[in-house]
Amino acid sequence: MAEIETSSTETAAAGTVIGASVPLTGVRSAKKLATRQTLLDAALRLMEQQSLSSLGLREVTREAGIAPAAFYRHFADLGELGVALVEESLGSMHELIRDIRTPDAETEDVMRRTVDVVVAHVRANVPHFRFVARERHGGVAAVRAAIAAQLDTFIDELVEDLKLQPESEGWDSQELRVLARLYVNVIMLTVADLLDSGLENPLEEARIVAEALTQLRLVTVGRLHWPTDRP
Amino acid sequence: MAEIETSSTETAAAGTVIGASVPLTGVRSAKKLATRQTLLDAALRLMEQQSLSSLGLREVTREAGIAPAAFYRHFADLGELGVALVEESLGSMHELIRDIRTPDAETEDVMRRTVDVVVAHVRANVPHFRFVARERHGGVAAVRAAIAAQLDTFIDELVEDLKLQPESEGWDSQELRVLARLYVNVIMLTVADLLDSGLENPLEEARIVAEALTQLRLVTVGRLHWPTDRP
DNA sequence: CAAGAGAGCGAACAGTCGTTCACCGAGTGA
DNA sequence: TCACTCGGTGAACGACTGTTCGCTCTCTTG
Repeated sequence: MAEIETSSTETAAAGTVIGASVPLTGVRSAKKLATRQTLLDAALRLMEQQSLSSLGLREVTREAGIAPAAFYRHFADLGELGVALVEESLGSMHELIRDIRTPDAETEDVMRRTVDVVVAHVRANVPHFRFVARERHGGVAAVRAAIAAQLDTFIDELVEDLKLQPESEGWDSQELRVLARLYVNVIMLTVADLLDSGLENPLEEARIVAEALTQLRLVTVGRLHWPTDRP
Repeated sequence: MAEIETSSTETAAAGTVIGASVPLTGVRSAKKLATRQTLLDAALRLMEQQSLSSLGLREVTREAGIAPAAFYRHFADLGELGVALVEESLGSMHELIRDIRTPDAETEDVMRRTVDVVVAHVRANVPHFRFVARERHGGVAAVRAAIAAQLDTFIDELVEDLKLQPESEGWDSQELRVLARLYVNVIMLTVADLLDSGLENPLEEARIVAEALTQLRLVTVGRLHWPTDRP
């Protein structure tokens, strides 16, 4: 349910990807999308223990059960595959979070539900998020840029939400962006913490989730008591 | 002045490093430490554009002007070299920050000075901090653990400081740790932001520094207005 | 001063790598 | 039905990888 759909046309049609050419119907292109997905899955599986830049093209095709030369029918290089994985990993979260943001809810409830949804989504897609956490500051510039762009979109959406709240009186868009970036960063760091020490240890998971909520509340309390009467 | 001293005995004597054997004096071991340092510098230079796990042993020795076989006189593998680099990068910051923490200063002043010192230290040691930012969630487990241990030490020190403040009444050590982790994470993310979009663009740098200060203040205000009258 | 220790070297090892090429055969459109 | 498009194949390419070995030559120790 919360799992990332791995063969959506949305993913395939995104950006200037080499594969996923014009025709969207037919057995031909369906097969192509399938092997493209096989490559993405194989890469993701291998990256549970290593990073994108240490991945080999042959390694990926071997894991996928495909000839090395066939790789080039889908991606120009591994960096391009990485960008596609970013889309697949973070693209699916937008609608997911959009459902949470009921406009008249208490901030406390929104935070709690956001954390719950994110944790569930991470649990259902561990390799995807491990990839994002690892490559956010990783060695491949194109992938870093793609992740930053996705996070910026999340921040934009959060800013729009915050603007609608009465507590935002006296805050301009720039200040709200600073606040939103802090929220998003807290959540991303929580995800990273969960991934490398939390998921199979229920006690640790509870601790990490509780810590995330406390930190989000800390920021929220700071926001509510922010001195808006500045010159 | 703020530059990381690259040939201190402290670094060499740390941990169970293969190189840096027992004798601390003599021309012999001095030469050894020098080439060890050459290896560390070469690796750091190469990692400005790539990550540790994509680094090759021969690549490093070539950059250092040393035969590949000589590498093993100093490190068992590149992961061990990475751990040594973590020590060199973050070990030097402890004393640096210790100087800031004058016990009777205003929180606002402490934050401002901390940010200034960190930014200056980052500017003076760009490759070191790029390495830390990249490998904090990178693909080499030993390096990740070493960085986490160093950050934990920073958090410990910060908790001790916070304990001494009158504003911490009603906070137990666990809660203070949550707060301290948030502070440290904000600073680490600021460092990462500076590194990949700030350092050569003065306007961006100013924006990032200002954002960091705002976020730190946000957390501090939240701390001051935290509801301590919980059951 | 002689014997030993050890840092660094050069060569060789068996693999793996990314990329290219001509070619096959199944799905496609007239 | 027939020509054609195109995803996938297998072989081959030169280059590069981590690791080992015995050797040299300098510093260290008795």
